[in-house]
Amino acid sequence: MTKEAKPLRADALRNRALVLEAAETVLARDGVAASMRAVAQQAGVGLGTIYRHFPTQEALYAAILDDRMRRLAERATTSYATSDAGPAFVEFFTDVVDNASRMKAMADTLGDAGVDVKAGLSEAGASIRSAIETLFVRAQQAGAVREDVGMPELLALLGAACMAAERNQWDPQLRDRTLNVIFDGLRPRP
Amino acid sequence: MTKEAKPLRADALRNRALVLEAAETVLARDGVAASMRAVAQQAGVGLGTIYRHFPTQEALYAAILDDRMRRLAERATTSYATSDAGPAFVEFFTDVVDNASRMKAMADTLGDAGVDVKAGLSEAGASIRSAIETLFVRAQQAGAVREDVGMPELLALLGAACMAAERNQWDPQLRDRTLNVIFDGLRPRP
Amino acid sequence: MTKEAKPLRADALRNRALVLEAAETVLARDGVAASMRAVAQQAGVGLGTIYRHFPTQEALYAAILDDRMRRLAERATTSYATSDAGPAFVEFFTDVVDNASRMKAMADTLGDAGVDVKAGLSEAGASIRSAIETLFVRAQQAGAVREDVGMPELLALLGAACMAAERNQWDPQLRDRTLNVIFDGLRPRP
Amino acid sequence: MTKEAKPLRADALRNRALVLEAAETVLARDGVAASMRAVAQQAGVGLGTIYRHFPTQEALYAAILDDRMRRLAERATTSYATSDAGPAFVEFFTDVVDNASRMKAMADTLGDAGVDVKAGLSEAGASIRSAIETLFVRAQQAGAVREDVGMPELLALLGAACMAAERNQWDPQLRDRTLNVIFDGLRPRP
DNA sequence: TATGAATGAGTATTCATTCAT
DNA sequence: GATGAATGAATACTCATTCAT
Repeated sequence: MTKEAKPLRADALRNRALVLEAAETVLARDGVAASMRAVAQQAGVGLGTIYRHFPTQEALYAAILDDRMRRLAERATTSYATSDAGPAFVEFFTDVVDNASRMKAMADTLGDAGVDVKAGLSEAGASIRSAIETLFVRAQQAGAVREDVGMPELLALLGAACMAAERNQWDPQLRDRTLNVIFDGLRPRP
Repeated sequence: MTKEAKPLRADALRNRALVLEAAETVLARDGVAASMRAVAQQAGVGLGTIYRHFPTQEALYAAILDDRMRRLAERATTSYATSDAGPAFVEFFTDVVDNASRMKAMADTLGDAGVDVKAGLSEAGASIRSAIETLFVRAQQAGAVREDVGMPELLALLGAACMAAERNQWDPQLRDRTLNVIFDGLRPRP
Repeated sequence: MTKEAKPLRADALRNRALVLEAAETVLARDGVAASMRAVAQQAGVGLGTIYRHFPTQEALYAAILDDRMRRLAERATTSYATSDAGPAFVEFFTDVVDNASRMKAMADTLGDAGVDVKAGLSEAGASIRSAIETLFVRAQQAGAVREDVGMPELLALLGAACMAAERNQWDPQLRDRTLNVIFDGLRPRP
Repeated sequence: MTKEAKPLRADALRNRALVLEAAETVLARDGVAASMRAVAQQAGVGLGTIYRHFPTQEALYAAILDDRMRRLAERATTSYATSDAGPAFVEFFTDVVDNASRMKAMADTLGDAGVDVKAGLSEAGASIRSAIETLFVRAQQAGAVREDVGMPELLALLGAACMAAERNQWDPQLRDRTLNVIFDGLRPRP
């Protein structure tokens, strides 16, 4: 349980992290034009080192997605602590969108790269999906969200807001006004 | 009126249209991986023919965008005829998003290529913007849309939905369920 | 004798000349990058018209060479009138070099284009060659030029001087000082 | 001294040399029609290998020019050792022209490409110019060359001979017969 | 007859991936 | 393990030439 199949050496583990971080940076900077060589330079490692950790470019991109999902899931889980389910859900949703511009070009660039986003989701995505779902269902049970809205729509709305916020650089006011429309749409009809 | 700048031969005009259509198809199929050769094959013309009509790949993509904008603006204008302002607005909004889902990766590619998408849009874009505003205001006046929602939020929502639909390839059912939440959010509260 | 095999119509003849002139201009301007399309535009005729008169690009280039040869031959023949053979030869040689910069990029560009210069010479080149030879031999017979120098060297020297004069823009003083070395080298040793 | 900027692996260095040599061969064979692919095949390396060493075709050609200049300068300097100044000068002049005849179309291509050939030459070119001047002045002091001929004419003659030799592919015999005329012209008159 | 639209082979260049050092 | 040199398939684009209008 505590022992992994591959107890990577400390430096190897560090290199893996270096590459992942570099890849995010390069992806954000260069978009679809990002190249493995650029990632290697940004990470300060050799090209071969990347391939030691990620067999293909697609695997590297999938790992980035996985990494992001993991962080998102953590954030969601943390929100469980909040007592009131409705505000917890709204807060998490807003939080994610607000931070979207830091998660530069995520699904955006990854989608372009031909990565099967849905496949990527199935791994770490399962956990984040369930974390979000927990928040969502709790909000529904608390009567803060309509019962006839499902996870697919929710994720679609969340993704849409994130992409647009990042790409079009929504200012806080526009973000709030826009999300309010969505939250209103999610609220139960009297 | 009778004197055009370039009266363009009938077959040339036909080929231009063929190429545009083929490019849309290939772009939808291959995303950023779309190649000029693939477009030529899809169109059933030689590579050179594409370059006769569009000097660069970027120019071809910009032409598609322009074409689509033009058609969208036409559709918006046509919607004016619909007697009921509310449904006209909903129908048009849906139409635009539906359209976007087939524009996979195009705006991205253009963005990466350094093309100022907004600049490209400014021509046809100005007309489509005003067409949207007309539909929107009419819907508000008809009591189908809340008065406290402005064009900025509307465009943010439309943009977000378009991006997500395009990137994540929303199927018609997901699109409808998602847009329904937004439309509900836009509806006046009792 | 007076009746040619192809009594070209007046306009066709004019087009042929237009194309030739345009080709010289374009060749001088664009060097190896010269294209048939550019020639057509410069001439103000359609692409097809060029191909009506010259079956291939090489044929066009050969025609230019031919044209220039013809003009050179005329110039040489005119020099026959000069009474003194030695000065006539020197004058012609200098004259040709002096005017080389007007015959922009001749063998230079043509050579690049893959035209077989020697083949081109065999047609109209024969006449110019004989005209130059006449001047040369007369100068040798008059004792103004060494007997042990042949036409090949002479043409090599003439060509070299022309190319260098044109490319490096020899000023009159440099031209004279340089040609004087050559003329000295051609003079009989005492 | 012991610390180089790029210690370049042994095989990489070998490939660089292979490519340079192959490029010279192909350039001599195909002139402007030379292609990067042909160079790769001639060198027996992959296309990418050429681009690893020379970022563009132009850079490759410039490297050849530089390489040749360097070797020429060396040869000139080596000629100093020759006891007899006159023959040393003649030998070097011939050597340069001989070399030029194998440079078919290169300077041209460079010129067309917008490269300032003189600028490219300025590095290695400065040294070769001074090497030539040394040989020339020594020959004059030894009484093998006229005192009233200056460097400008000398360079003009050398340049002219190089261009013509390169363009018209002088064979060794023609080269010798032509240069003999020039050498005679440079010899002091009794 | 003149035109220029169409063609496609050919060119330089990039970049994911492999493998010798 | 790490490195970066080598590879070559793939891409955008050009241009001589043909042929329908």
